[in-house]
Amino acid sequence: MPYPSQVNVDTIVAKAREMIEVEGVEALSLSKLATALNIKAPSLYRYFDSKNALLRALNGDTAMRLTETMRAAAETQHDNPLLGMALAYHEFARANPAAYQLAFSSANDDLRPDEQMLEQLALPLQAAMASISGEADSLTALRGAWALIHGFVSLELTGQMRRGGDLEATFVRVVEAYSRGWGS
Amino acid sequence: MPYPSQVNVDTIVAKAREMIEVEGVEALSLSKLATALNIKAPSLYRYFDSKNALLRALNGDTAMRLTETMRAAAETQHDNPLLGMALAYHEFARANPAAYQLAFSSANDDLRPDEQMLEQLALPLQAAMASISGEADSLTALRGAWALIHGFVSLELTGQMRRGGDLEATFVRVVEAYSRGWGS
DNA sequence: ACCTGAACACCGTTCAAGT
DNA sequence: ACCTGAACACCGTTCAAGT
Repeated sequence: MPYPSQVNVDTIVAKAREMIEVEGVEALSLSKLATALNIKAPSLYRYFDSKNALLRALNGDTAMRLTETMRAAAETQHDNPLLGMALAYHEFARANPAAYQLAFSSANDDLRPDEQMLEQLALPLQAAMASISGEADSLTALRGAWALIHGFVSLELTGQMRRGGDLEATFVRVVEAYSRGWGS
Repeated sequence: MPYPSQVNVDTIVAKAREMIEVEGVEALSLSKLATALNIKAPSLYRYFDSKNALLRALNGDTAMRLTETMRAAAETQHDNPLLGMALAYHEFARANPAAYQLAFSSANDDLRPDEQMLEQLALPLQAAMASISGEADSLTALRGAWALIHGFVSLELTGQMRRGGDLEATFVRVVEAYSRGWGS
């Protein structure tokens, strides 16, 4: 048996995902990733054109998993549909902090999940918002909802909301306030 | 004249600030920064203990400049005080996109502006929120406002809100909706 | 066909040596 | 006192050579 490494695009992405959650995004190097997969760094270039390409795949995976979470949350009934979505989103980000930040808070342009994936992600949230706001302004209401949820999650993950109080409860009240603002 | 380099902590931070806005954060290296200042990379270690220390100083500078902007905005009258604050914040982030993201969206823990600076930054926003919401929930309302504003700005800067419509107008309507939610 | 050793240019960082 | 040349370990990336 010559080279029984048995890696592929999916196992590589899965290992990278695991590593960034354990050691942080900036600690991920191709050498360390390769070593963890029992291969050598240059071998990774058989699967991805560059480190950025690998991170892009990882971010695509993150976007898809978040979308899946949102779809599942849309199934379960909730008095405030937006709040149901928001809580699912929040929970996902807390469970995958490094992956979330890499996908949705990266300053680097060519790391972002592509437009089509973002659209898919927006759909469940859009449905929830439509039931709250008038149809006319639903794009505006959707964008605001996403901004509020992403902003809260982002500040929480970056430790800029540490001090005082139950963050979960704060999050709920804030989302409810936003809902009320659109007349619900 | 032996070494007439004439750099200091402030000129270094100023040049770094300039460079990240022109070339992007991830393109900033100590070698390039040093070259732009007509010195050599190791000389920077007379002023900062590490690259991270330098970036932390840059982020402190960003936080202070944003705080200054917010204080100035608090002076000018506005029917909706929160909206006045939000527009000033938005404008600052658009004018300093790389610096803003580095300071407020960085996944790296030891790059963040310290807690004291964040408190200073929160004060003008807090005053604006207090005039909108009941005193009791003012911390919650403040956090939500910051989350909404930061989230919108963040999604806009990372290009995740590109498609369709006037973003400025969207931003205004979203902030107004949030204000209404707190009963104003 | 798939993997790797060796090499390249570039990093951040340290420190002895220069002025 | 202040700066730098040279060196170190580590990057991402390429490619000829190995199996």
